[in-house]
Amino acid sequence: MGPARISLPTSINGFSYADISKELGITKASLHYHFPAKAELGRSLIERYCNAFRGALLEIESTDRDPRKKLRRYAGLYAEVLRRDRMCLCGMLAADYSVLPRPMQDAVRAFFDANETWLSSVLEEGRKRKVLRFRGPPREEARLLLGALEGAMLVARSYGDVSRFSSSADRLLQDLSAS
Amino acid sequence: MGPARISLPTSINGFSYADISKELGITKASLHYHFPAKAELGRSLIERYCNAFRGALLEIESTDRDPRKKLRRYAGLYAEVLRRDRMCLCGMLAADYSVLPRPMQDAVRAFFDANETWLSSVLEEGRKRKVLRFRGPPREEARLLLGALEGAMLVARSYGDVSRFSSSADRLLQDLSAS
DNA sequence: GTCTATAGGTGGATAGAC
DNA sequence: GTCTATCCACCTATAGAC
Repeated sequence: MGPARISLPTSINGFSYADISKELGITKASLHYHFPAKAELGRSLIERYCNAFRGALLEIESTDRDPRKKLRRYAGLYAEVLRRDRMCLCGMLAADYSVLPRPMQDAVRAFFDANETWLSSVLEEGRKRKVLRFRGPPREEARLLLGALEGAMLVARSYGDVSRFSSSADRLLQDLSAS
Repeated sequence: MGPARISLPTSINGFSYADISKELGITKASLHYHFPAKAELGRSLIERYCNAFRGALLEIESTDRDPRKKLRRYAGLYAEVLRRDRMCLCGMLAADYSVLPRPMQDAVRAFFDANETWLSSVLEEGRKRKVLRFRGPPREEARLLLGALEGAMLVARSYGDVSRFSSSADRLLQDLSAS
């Protein structure tokens, strides 16, 4: 009898059973008990990350009213990650999207969707309150923001230069401010 | 005696001696004759890609005068890659920047630098001719454009949706048009 | 649930024949 | 220059003892 699952191409995007099990202080085999296959382990990692991010967005929602401030804090989340010399997990995984197992692909998109939805609602609110100005549907502007911030983060990290990110983020938000 | 080189962590970002040698119709060992270590193989790949891209930029320079048109064609290069369901090589590699060998890191940054420089000169020209409008130094706007397009590409490919990229690109260029 | 041990595969890299 | 053969490290995944 053949194996029930086919092994994935080695080391999908830098994290492995060895890495994680060592960090948890257990063995690879034990980790396999909880997450039989890489696809599920990866999906769980992404969902964990996504939930933490959602938490941060809720925090922003509950402490700030001004849509402009919300966007500034949203960009601040990215800058914070960069400052620790790290990169958005989903931005990284998106680079290898085509070779990810389906469950991980779905989780990455769910992260993007969540960001897009949150941004859309903030943009819509800002437009209603006449503090933000942009053309077309909020969803399109949200997609522009999400992509632009992820990309700015990606490039800025290659230069180890947070200000490179902040400069782009500031320009984007400035363009949104109703004068 | 130990080995002269230390092996890199397996499979840096999806391309391998096996992949490339198969495509070339030779063996891995033969490929190692031309590129002893992965760092040099990777650097060569990136430089090849970078040169092809520079060629495309020169082509744009030599056939179009209007800076707005140049930018539209620049964004068109990205869209073309996306249409083939592919992604910018350097955008992909930037995601794993921190674990790339130095020669590959340098080559990735050289690609970004080249793009930034080209965009800067187009933006500056557009401002002089009063067909483009933006705040601050051209270099900063160029960085915003580069990051935003790379990021839009990254996200759009996760959805297999070119229009998602084009929509963001159009918005960016629209904002630059002097009204 | 956690462990040891191992299978089976792929990765980069080298030795040596031709 | 290209080949076969091999090495060692690491990967995902499983079997089976405790």
